[in-house]
Amino acid sequence: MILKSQVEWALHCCAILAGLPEGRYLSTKALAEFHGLPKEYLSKALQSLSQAGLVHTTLGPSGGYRLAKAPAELTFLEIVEAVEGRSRTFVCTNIRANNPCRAPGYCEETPCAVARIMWEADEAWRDKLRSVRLSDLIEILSQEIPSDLLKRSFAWVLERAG
Amino acid sequence: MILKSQVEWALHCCAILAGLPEGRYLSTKALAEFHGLPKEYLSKALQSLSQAGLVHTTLGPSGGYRLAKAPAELTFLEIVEAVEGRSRTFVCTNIRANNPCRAPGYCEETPCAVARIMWEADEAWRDKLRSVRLSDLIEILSQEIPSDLLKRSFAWVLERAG
DNA sequence: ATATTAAGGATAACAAATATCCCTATTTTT
DNA sequence: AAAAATAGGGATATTTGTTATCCTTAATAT
Repeated sequence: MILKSQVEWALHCCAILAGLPEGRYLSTKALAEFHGLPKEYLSKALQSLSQAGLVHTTLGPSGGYRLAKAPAELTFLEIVEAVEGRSRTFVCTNIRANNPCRAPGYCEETPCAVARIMWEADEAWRDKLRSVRLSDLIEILSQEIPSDLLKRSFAWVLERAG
Repeated sequence: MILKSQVEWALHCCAILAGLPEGRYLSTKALAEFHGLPKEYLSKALQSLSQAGLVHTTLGPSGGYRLAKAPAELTFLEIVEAVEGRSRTFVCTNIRANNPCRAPGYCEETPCAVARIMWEADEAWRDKLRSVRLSDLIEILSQEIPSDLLKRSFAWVLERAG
């Protein structure tokens, strides 16, 4: 049970977009080059972000992506779910219904207790991701990454931002 | 990102094994029939539980499985990890290392901040599963399942327990 | 002896993730 | 007006992982 690699890509791309000046856009090409990712496939992840309304896009030269809201208003959960979907990790196939001892026609309405417990764990995972905002990541990165690398990366992005 | 169906099977099987009288064993065949599952494939899940040391086995007629510890000492996490493995849901491919602006030879030692956050969510998921014991599930089931169905199921299992 | 069991190797069928290619409509730049 | 660059998305491989079955072996109870 592993998350799609596009989740990782989307998170890193959002971190870059968070540093983009107001009103400017960064293309798939630039984001792919910056992260060393296949452009066509990364495009799918960015489309997911777009469909979820997390980023705005423009066409044409100097077109690309920018965040649709402030980094402080964008949670990890939103980004992860945009790419990975909102389905639970545990799927209940209701095997208790196969119990040969059950009364004929007996079919429970309430979800299986096993499933409920597993879903609570899923919720704990979501709660954690919902509690972290993109701005939290930016703050950590700005402390951890050497300032010269930060500056050069910022300049690199600005050169390519339409 | 979906858990293996064997996780569901293992949890339900452990719930049945928890009701087994001391010193008795239940076979793959019986567990598969009770849950309406393919015997050969369910066998793989039970082997995982065995390799993890969560169940004991015996061979020959009247052989099968029993829990290796009391239901109060067996957590959901142990069962889930026995089948699903202990790997994290988020895999960091360290794409930050592809940053064209990084200094040559510059290679960070610390894990990527994105990965650390995602791993914290994984830990929250694990923490929740670690907090639930098999005995908790048994208690819920004994309250929710009609007592006549419980009795018949118990008798069904006892008939087949070696 | 015989029948039954767990364990595990080999392999096939199926589904999902990963990746690439190509076409279209739109928008900026020239 | 023409050209170039962009997002969006459909089609389609390729690769990997899950699901499932079959078969052999060693151990054990009857």
